[in-house]
Amino acid sequence: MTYAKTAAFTANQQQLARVAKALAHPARVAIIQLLASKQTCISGDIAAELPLSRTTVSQHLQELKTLDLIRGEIDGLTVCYCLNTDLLLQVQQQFTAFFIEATSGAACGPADACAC
Amino acid sequence: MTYAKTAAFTANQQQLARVAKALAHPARVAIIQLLASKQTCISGDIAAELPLSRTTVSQHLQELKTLDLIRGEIDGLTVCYCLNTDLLLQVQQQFTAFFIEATSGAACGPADACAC
DNA sequence: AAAGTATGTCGCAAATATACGACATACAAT
DNA sequence: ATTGTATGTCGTATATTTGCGACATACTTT
Repeated sequence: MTYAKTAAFTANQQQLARVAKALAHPARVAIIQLLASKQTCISGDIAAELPLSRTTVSQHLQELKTLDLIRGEIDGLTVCYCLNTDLLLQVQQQFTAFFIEATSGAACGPADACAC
Repeated sequence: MTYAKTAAFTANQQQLARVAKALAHPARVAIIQLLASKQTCISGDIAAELPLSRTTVSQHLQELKTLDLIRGEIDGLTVCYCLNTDLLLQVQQQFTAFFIEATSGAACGPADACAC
C-alpha cells in the first residue's frame, strides 16, 4: 500500500482532515449552503440548482451523508435532505480550536532565528 | 474536460474548498500544528517528525506554500518555514462565517415538511 | 396492471492526489 | 577544489476523486 498512511497520525488530525476533505469541493460547500438557506429540506432540487449532473450530485450527497453531515429522509417519491446541525456545531468547534491553535502562536516573532 | 467544473461555483465556495483541500490530509494538518507549536521555524525537522518520507513532506510543504498558508525563508543550508498568520486569520473568519451560516439556520424545524 | 417519476447504484474514463526513490542544486565545511 | 549536507524537482506507480450515462429500484398515479 503506497497510500494512506493516515494511521500514523493523531485521531484529531485524521478527523479534521476527514471533514476538511468533505468541504474540499465547491459542490459540497454549495450543497451545505443550499440546505442551510432553504427552510424546507429539498431533495432532487439540489441537483437542479447545481451545474452538475444528477448522478454526480447524488454522489456528493452520499459523501456528505457518509460523514453524517447531512441526513436524508424518504418522503414518498422524493428524498428530503437536511443538515445535521449538531454534528456541524461539533465540527465548527474543532475547526475553531485548530485555527486558534494555529494563529495564536507567536509563529516566528521578530526575535526568532528566521525572519519570515 | 470531464473534471473540475469549479468555474461554475461562487468565488467564495471555490476559495473555501481550496483551503479545505489543503487541510484535507492529516500530514498537512500536522505540519501546521507543528509550525504553530514550535517557537522557532523548523525546516527539515518537519520531515523527521512525520511518518512520511522527506520527499513527500516536501510536496505537502509546497502545497501549503502555494496557497500562501506557510512561507519559507532560506537560511544558508536550511529552510525556515513559518505560518502566514494573517492569511490564517482570514481563513478562520471565512470558515467561521460558513459554519455560522450552516448551523444558525433552523434547518428543518418540527413544523417543516420532513422530519429529519 | 401499466406508465411515469424521483433516486440510487454500477461501470467506465479521465483527472488528481499520494508516496517515494533517484537525481539536481546550492550552500557549508574542510 | 572537493566533500558533505539540506532541499527541491522529476519520474513513476498506485490509489482516489470526479463526472456522467445506463440501468435498477421504489413509489405514485392513472
